Amino acid sequence: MLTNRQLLILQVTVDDFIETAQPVGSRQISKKEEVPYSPATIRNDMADLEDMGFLEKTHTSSGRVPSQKGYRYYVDNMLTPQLISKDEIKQIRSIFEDRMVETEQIIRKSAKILSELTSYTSILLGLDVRKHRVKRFSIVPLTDDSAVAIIVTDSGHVENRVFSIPESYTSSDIEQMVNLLNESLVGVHLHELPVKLEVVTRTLLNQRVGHFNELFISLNKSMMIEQEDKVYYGGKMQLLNQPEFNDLEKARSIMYLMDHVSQIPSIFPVDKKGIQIHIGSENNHLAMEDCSVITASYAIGDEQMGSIAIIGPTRMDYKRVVSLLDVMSGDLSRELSRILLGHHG
Amino acid sequence: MLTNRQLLILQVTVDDFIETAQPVGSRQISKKEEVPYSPATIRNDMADLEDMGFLEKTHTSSGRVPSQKGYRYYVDNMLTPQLISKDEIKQIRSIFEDRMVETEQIIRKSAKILSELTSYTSILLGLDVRKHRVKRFSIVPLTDDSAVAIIVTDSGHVENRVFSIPESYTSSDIEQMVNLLNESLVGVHLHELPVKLEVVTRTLLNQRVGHFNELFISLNKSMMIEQEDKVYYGGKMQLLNQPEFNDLEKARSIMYLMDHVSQIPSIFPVDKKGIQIHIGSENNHLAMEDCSVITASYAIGDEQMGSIAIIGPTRMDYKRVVSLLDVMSGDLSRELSRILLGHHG
DNA sequence: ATTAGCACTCTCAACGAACGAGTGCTAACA
DNA sequence: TGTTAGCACTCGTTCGTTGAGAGTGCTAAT
Repeated sequence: MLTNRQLLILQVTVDDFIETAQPVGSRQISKKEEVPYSPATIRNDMADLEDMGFLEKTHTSSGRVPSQKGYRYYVDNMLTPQLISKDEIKQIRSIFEDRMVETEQIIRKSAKILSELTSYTSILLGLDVRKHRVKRFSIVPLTDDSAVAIIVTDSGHVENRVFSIPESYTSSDIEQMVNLLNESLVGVHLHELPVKLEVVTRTLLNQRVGHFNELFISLNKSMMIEQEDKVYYGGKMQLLNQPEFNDLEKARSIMYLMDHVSQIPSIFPVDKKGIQIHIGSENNHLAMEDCSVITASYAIGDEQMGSIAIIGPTRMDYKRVVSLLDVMSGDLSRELSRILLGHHG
Repeated sequence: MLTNRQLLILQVTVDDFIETAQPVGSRQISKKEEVPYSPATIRNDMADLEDMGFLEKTHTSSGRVPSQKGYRYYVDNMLTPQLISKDEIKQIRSIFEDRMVETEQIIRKSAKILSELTSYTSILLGLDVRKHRVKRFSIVPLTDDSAVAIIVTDSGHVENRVFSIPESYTSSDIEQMVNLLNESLVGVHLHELPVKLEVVTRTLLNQRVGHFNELFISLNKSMMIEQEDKVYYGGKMQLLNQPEFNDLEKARSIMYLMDHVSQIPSIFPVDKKGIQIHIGSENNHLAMEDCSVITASYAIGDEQMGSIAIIGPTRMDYKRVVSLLDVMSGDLSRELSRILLGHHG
């Protein structure tokens, strides 16, 4: 379909625009070493590329800019992985240096470093808690009428809730309750916990252990509270540094989106494996017209556990970001597996 | 010092500028009902107010704008508390509706609502964890060589760390260890925990319980990790909606500040009681020249536990923000006390 | 097939005039 | 004596104009 020269010109155009954020003209391209053609020749090919929809002009007599289709083609056919420098790898590895740390903290730190290395905004979707299984229940009384319920999952995650203890329950009652819970609920997925809790409550009532009724109801209530997806952003305001968001309106609408769309999955696909690139309107969101999102997933053991993504202008440095995400998701998977499953690398 | 009329004019000027963000002229003031003077009279007084340093002109023939000194005077002498509507009170109370919830979640939600009600950015300094005391230790084994250490504090806060278990420790070893910990560390302030842990380790070694040596060291390490102050922002990008930050450079430097100054206390005083107002350069930070920060503290029982603050342009609606913070800090104190201490309101 | 040359188009920055908002001052007024 | 009306003046803002510069498309030459 495209001649070799056209391919070359498209690639150089995209690369140059990614670097400079300025429309690129034929003269500018012809000056590059790897392009041995005169401006006129290049003009012809650029005109063709424009006809085919890969390039656009911002106005009749300006240089050209890659269209969304252009980026797509570039990403699908011309993406050569970029070497990540030792120094950068080192930075990434530094996340895991403090070995004894909460997974949440690791994820937070990853988001930060990722945004610093790319100078774009990063989004990390935390471990999907609901996939974890209950490992141990425990309850710690705080005052006469309140206590903390703690659930440790097999992945080392700890959920806790304060709940109120109806009057007239003694500490031995609570001990009994903890035993009951551990007997019947260990191994249950966190997302089915509310239902199972309900069932357990019922069952116990039928067995005339009715004494615990109120206590269970109170606990039940506190566990009902829905677990939102935990989303960590890194370098939200990095977007402000991109020239395409000098237009305050655009900046605002994206910031607004990030702050209010708790339904991030609508923006980027969590479930798919590997690296995904969504360009401009492929994100299905008006405010994201000028943004691209690159997503990678990480896994613990064999199970997909979360996603990491970079959001930047469509003119983002795809090569670099893809390579970085690749390294990062690999490291995250490996380290989280090591920490949580005790695998040794 | 100031005549009544000058007072009136200063007040009206500040109020008007807070509302419109436009320099206010004499004509505009004279049109207000509460000001029965002609533009000429007002001009004279405004010139005087300018001489005294309460007002400034942006250029020779524009209306006037309050100076920092002007705001200070306004805040010190003219601040009449504003009524918070029932609807808004309701919104604030809604934070505490789900009674069985983590304190962290309450604080997060508070930050969000506060920024929505004020349309400025809110900063909540979370409970100062280090002031809490250990209520209960527990350890849950995860794999052969890792476990979660859990500390519940008297305030219902739960800290947890994954740490590695050196080979050859059995689960009964761990049980013993938990007992030892609970015997010796309950009641200790969280901030002295690392030191005390060290001491306990030493003591045990002297008593030739050396068997636990490695285990303690591993646990120790995991507890060493420093606890940063937890800072929650609400509506960071609200600042972008303020006309004074149409200048992207300003917006950027403030955003940068918020993202990188983990040492927030340098910006606003955590320890002081009551409501504090810091205007412009009083914040001692270049990027905050055009911002004011209003701080209130909340307490659990009798102990200062954290702060809530609003950061907005110097041209912020002081009346409203002060009133809102007043309500909010009161409610927070009351509810947190209720939840954590079991006080009944 | 490629390139040089040239007329054409469009943006952008600079300049200046017209306009309007607001002031300071003076003189009139109660 | 305190207040107000009137008026000249200042400055920022807006809007059209103009000239320079960058880049194109097309045609003719290589």
